[in-house]
Amino acid sequence: MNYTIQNKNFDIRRTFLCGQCFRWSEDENGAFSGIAGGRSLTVTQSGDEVTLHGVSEQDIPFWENYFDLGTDYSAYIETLSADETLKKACEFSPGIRILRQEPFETLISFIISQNNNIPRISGIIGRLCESFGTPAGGGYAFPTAQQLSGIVPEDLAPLRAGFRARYICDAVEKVNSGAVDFAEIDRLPLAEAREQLKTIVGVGDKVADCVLLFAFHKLDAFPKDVWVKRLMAQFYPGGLPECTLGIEGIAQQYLFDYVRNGGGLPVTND
DNA sequence: ACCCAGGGTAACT
DNA sequence: AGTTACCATGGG
Repeated sequence: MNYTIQNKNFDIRRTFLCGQCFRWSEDENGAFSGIAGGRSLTVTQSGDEVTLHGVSEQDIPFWENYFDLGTDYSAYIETLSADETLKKACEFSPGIRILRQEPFETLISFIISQNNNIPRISGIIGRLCESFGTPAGGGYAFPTAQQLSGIVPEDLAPLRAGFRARYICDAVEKVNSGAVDFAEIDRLPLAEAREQLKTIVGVGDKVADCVLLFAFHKLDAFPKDVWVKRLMAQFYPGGLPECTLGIEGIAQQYLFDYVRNGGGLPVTND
């Protein structure tokens, strides 16, 4: 069946292309196809109406959770608009949503993302899925930690992940052994959850915060990549404004898309 | 050939 | 605590 959602704060293009996920691709008509949670899906949008194509009745709750449809983003925008720069960022992309992605997929994806560019990140992840994932809807699901158990860096050579291969292996090992426990991370406050993720070789503050925001939906996580560091220096040299307190991650995503894709940051030659 | 890419680590000061 | 070379790979 097709399932249509009406929501003025749901822009599939901005949500999929704002750098939080790597497995959704756009065709020439603007339809997005991807696989999450082992489920294949095509999504289209016309105005405020988003349609999920070919979903089964029992999978609808999964997608409603994935797209965070239980959250009112207009309330976030109203709060953040107390700051002028954030107001502009929210006006640029009022339809961005923070997806609720799977922890293991998000962890591995952002390990791969370090010192890397988005097209190549997507390529490495795609080859990882084709090599180790379960077939799903014409593509391949992201492999589980169990499916990857026992791998060594040489097994990942076809991915061309470079120095990140051994980081992936360490993450797989720690997830499978329980040294990194997603259920516990979900319960822990930000700082403690971050420290547990950072026990994985190749996971630092930035990768950990991406996982905590994009998988565990910890909205006080504030991943600082090169773009965010740049915009912080430009707009907030004294720190984030008070209106972001507790929802720093939401603010981060509006700002990131604004400076990356909306030209919100003046051109510099530093 | 040189630069950069949603960084992290180890080895310095 | 703050700085720096290095890490593999691919695309501009």
